[in-house]
Amino acid sequence: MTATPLRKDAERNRERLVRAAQEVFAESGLDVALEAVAKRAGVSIGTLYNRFPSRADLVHAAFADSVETVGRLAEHALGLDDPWDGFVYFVEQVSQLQAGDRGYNDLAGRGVPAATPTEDHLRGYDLMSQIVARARDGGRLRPDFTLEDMAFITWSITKTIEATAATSPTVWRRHLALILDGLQTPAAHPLPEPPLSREQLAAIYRDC
Amino acid sequence: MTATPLRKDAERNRERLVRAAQEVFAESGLDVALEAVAKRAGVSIGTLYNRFPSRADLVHAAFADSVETVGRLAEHALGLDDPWDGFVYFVEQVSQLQAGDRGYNDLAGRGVPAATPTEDHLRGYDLMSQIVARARDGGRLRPDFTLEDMAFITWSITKTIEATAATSPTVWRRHLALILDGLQTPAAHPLPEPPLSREQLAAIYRDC
DNA sequence: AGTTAACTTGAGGCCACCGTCAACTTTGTT
DNA sequence: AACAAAGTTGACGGTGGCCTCAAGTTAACT
Repeated sequence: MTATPLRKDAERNRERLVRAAQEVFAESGLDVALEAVAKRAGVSIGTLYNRFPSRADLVHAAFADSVETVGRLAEHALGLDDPWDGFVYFVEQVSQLQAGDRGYNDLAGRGVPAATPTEDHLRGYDLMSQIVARARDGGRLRPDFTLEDMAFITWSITKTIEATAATSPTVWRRHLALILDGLQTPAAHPLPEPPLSREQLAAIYRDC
Repeated sequence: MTATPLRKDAERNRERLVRAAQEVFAESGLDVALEAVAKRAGVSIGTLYNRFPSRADLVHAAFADSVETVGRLAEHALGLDDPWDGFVYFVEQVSQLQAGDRGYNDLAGRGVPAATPTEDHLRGYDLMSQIVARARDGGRLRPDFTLEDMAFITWSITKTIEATAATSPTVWRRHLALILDGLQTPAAHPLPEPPLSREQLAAIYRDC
């Protein structure tokens, strides 16, 4: 399973590339020219392609940390006493992550270009399920809200951050507050459409 | 003010181009290659640039109808007895417009590339002001909701439509229902951030 | 110190879109 | 019918990003 270990210089270049990618993606989003990443890493474009044959591979490596961070946030959320507070905490923290990293914001809005879901992703999925279920059972999150509906929140915040980051880097908090007010049981009116199925959502994130 | 009238053949080509642009933008969004529009119009790329020196000019011409439609929707909304119903009607109808036209959806999310606001736009702005103010005064729309907050709704729906159009072309209605539940007075909790100012919002839409 | 396999390099071919312009065609006017 | 002005055409040069690969360099093992 594990491939041959990299030569020392190759390993060093790999690390440089990942760090450069993190910086450049954070500043300019997921669609930057890969030349920019290579340049920042002080390495030729050929080396980049050597190490990361596709853009998705690089994205994947660059955001491993973020994925792990989200996992920790989710665990912390589940550790909070109040289920609703946990839910709000999680959504707020992830949004803040998006607000601070244009690349991660893109990622949240589109999914990884061609990802085979990793173990970490599946764990994240599972934890989110729990956060939603617990908040719903606690009674404050409306009973008709599903895990798949979380995508609506993500997309909303993604787009608002995209639009307002330059002008007003904190208004997304106002938007989020408006959203959260619609998710509480006392606010709920019957919904006109069924939620996305798990498969539909997977398909959406699969097709970039 | 009015420029020299176009020659007969030029006028005919202009119309073909506008219709072609409407179709192509609707199918493929605002970023299609302009060659595609010229081809659909049965006209050379040179002619397109002749008539519409910048992409923004073409977009502008292609969506004049839609802008007018929105105006009529707004007036109809104001004609409804219940202020809240009027507000909901307007938001739903505009969303439906977005759902049916990828180009208009893009436009709603970004604004016209480099638009000098036209008379129609200003009128639309004014009517929307009234719709919001009336719904707020009617008591059902939360009192802290401003005209500028409408952008949050637009951005949310824009992104959801973008993501789900291929998979589930009507789920946006579910998302919208969740949003609307957060906008009603009984649901309101204090908001953590002030709204965007009119100038900030203008700046956002100006910079494409 | 020598050998080889691993790694790096960057120029160069490819592609897709942009926007221009000199040569040609059409309109409509006298 | 002849002419000037208006309009059309599409090949062309420019830009920018993608990805490759033959030639050169370096690590690591004997």
